[in-house]
Formats: sequence, C-alpha cells, structure tokens
Amino acid sequence: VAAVTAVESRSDQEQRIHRLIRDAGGRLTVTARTVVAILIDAHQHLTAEDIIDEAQRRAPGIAPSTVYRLLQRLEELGAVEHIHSGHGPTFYHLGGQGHVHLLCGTCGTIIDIPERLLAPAVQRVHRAHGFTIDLHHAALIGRCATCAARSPLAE
Amino acid sequence: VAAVTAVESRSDQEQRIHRLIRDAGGRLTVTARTVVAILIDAHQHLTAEDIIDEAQRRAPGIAPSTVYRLLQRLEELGAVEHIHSGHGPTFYHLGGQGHVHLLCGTCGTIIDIPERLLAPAVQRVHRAHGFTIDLHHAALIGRCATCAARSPLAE
DNA sequence: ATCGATGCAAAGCGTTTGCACTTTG
DNA sequence: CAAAGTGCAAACGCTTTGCATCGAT
Repeated sequence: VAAVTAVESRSDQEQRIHRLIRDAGGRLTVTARTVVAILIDAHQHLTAEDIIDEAQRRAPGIAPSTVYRLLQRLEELGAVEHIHSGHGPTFYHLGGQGHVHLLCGTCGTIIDIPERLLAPAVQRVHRAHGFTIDLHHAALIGRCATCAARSPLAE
Repeated sequence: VAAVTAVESRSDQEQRIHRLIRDAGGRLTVTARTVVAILIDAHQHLTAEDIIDEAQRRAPGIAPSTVYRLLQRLEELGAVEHIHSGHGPTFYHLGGQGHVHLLCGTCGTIIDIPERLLAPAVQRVHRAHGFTIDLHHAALIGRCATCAARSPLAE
C-alpha cells in the first residue's frame, strides 16, 4: 500500500458523478454529461453563463434553463456547490474540498484558500455568539494584492 | 470633562447627515428627510423594500426608484452602507461602526458582532495571500444558535 | 411505454435608467 | 429660475417556471 488515492482521476470523478445521478433516479442525458464534463474540466469557478456558453459550444441547442435546472440537481446531490458574490452572478464549482473563496471586488478574480486560516476565527465566533459561520456559501469580498498595489484607494 | 460623546444623539446624527447632503450640493427634499429619519429610527438592517414601504407610509407618493437613488447617494457620502446576503435582497444601514454581519440562512436574522473577533484571521490571510478581506461589504452566512438548536441538520 | 428531462417563451425578483415634470435653494 | 430631485414606466440582469414535447431506460 504505497500511494493512496490522494486525488481522484478525471474519469473516476466523472463516473462517480454519473452514478450519483443514476442512483437518484436521474438519466444521463447529453446535457447532463456535457455539464458534468465542463465542471470537471474547469479548474476554476464558473458562472452559469460560462457553463451555458461552453455547453452550447460543445452541444448546440442546450437551453439556459436546462443548465440551471441541472446545476440545481447536481447541488442537491452534493456534487456541486455555488458561491455568492456580492452584486454579480453566482459561481459554480465541483464541491467538497472545503475551500474559502476570496473575491476581489476590483478585478473579479477569485482566490481559493484553505479553510484552516479562518478556522480559529470561526470557532471564536461560535463560542462567543453560538453562530456557526459557513464560509463555503458566500465569497469573502475584498481586494487582491495586485489591485491593492495598482491603486491604493478604496472601492 | 466627564462623559464624552460616546454615542451621537438622534438629532445630532440627523443634522450631521443633513449637512453632509447640503455640503455635497444636495437638497433636503421631503424624501431625503424621510429616508434619513427611517434609517436613524431603525436600529436594525433594512431592505430597500422595508425602507420604501415605511417611506410611503410616512409620506405617500414616494417612488421606489427615488429611494434607491437616495440610498446610492447616501452611500457615496459615506452615511450609509449596504451588505449583501446570498440570494436575498441587499440590506442597508447607517454606516461607520465597523460591524461584521452574521446572517442566519435559516431564519434570516442578522447578528452584528465587533470586527475584533475576526481581525486576526483577516490579518493572517493578508500576510499569507496579500488579500485584504472587507468584512463589511458582505454578510457572513451561517446558522444562528436558535436555529441550530431547533434542528441539527444542515442547510 | 413510462417517467424524467428538455426547449422555448414568459414571468419573476430586485434594481436601474430615461425622460418630462416638480421642488428646492 | 437654474439645478437637483422626482414619479412613472420601461428596461435590466440573473434566474425560475409552465407547458408541451422529446428521449433515456
């Protein structure tokens, strides 16, 4: 027993999600396969619009509403998560790793950081107020290093 | 010199904001006075809809668009801040005290906590990633003590 | 053949905008 | 009376929904 499954292979991931859909009584339609593939291929956070555009490129005729419905279902199955970003659109990504998302309000870049950095603060808030902060569900808004360097002024 | 101006009186606050508007070349219209009064009276966070409803109650005929424009202007003047809340509408409140907002995703309650509790984490992220988190601009979403007690299940 | 999934178009929500008119200073 | 502010209604961006049809199992 040497190297363990540290990272799931692309096709393992794809098969796992396909099974997830099937086991829930769902059907592996062209759209479902396409959207799942897009999400796996993208190692970034995509807006619904990104996904819709790419899906239409790969399989013309796919409707926006279908993609939205699919994303919803994938989210119920626990395969996908979404994060809110202030005014703008919602971002979607494959779920589970427990990242915290930092969204630069100036340039729109999203940075992923490990939850660990914020865990003590979350615990402190929990102890003091009984409130359990869920850092996955909404991006933390602020300013990235590049934008801060470019212009030192505020938002 | 005994008790200092720890808290600004209601009319001080009102006059300060009125002056802010006047100094910027603005005019003290009925709507402006009304909305400012509503914001001062409310010791909670209001949605635009809350403010619009109350404004129309106090001075019938006020249009939603006017309230939105006013809130924008007050924000540019630094008198008002808004916070995003996941899917839902934006909340408005008088600005400046540096609170962090915890929004319960289950019951919608907003809890204010001092920034201090989260400051170390913000600094740690800054040192590690150069990213400056702005905790005022978006609520932290999670689960309040009451809702967590009521049903231990997830979102 | 059954039931889930789809495309389309319309509606939804919260918010913004264009424009002619009213108010304020 | 000039400039700032207003109401109205229409448009906006993102997302959801109703419904008849299609297609996977």
